[in-house]
Amino acid sequence: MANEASSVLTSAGYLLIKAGVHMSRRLDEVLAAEGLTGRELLVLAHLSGGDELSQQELSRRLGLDPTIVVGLVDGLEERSLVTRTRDGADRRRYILSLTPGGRRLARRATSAAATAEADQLGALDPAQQATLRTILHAVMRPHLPWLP
Amino acid sequence: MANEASSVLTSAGYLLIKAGVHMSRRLDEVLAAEGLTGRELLVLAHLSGGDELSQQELSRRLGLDPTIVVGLVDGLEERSLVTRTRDGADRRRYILSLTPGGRRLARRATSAAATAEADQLGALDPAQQATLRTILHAVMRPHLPWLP
DNA sequence: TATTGTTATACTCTATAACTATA
DNA sequence: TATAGTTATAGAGTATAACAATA
Repeated sequence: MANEASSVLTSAGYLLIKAGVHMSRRLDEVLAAEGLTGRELLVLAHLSGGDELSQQELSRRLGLDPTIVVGLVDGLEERSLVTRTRDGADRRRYILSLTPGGRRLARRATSAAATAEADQLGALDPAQQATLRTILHAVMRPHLPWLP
Repeated sequence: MANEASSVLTSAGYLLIKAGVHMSRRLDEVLAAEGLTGRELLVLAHLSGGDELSQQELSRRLGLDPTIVVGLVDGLEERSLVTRTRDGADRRRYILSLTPGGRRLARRATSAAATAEADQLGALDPAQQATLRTILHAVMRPHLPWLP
């Protein structure tokens, strides 16, 4: 099986990588109109879930080095979208929260992201889109333990 | 719809991006044992298809800047996996070809890549894997015009 | 001693501009 | 004048190491 090297180009794995890159680019384009990057929207999305997250926990969820999260949160804090509050129980930690403005922007940007997604998946009928989501959820669930 | 920002985290778009990154990392890990990167395997895969490709055409197919393809082909040529031949009809172009050794390595690496893919998609039954491939093909077909 | 957040720094990856040779 | 390939270089993005504050 898979003896001809060109089979790589029609494999699910390759198509998955390519589709991911395309979706990522499209998402960043659409979010640029809101003044956000895809990564920044992910921070807002994680904070809107209700859990009290520290930067360490956030870096684990995002799969990013903690040193990168510093600058990421810096940028959001400067724009008054996110706040850092010292954790009383462990004063080394910050607890990250959304400001009301951050919550508003998160809603707008989420809507824009949904548009980009629908745009990108436009070739699929609704049933196929649901199937794709279900399958990807099954694939990624083990690697994203905080998923519902 | 999509009013709660945390819905981003369970959207098909986000899962697609994450799954793509995971697959890409896993692929590079597995291919490292063959002394190849994922990108290098893609070059070999495109050249094994039979079309006579120039570096420009290759850069379009890979979605990479032509200046990056220079170094990519350099590395494969140094290892005698690929050859550059001047196109007689247009002496500005190189025609890229696989050497026998390049073809052999492409087969081995393709097999390794298939293993990585099966590994990553292990949570899916065969029917779901086929469905995923079909759906991704439909999504990406317009952006990858050289696909069969 | 270990952990959270931080800074500085070095490294990798990428794109831009400018060049050559051919058309 | 435009295109294929090349080089040099600057910019962005990343990880590594070392630090202060706290546990």
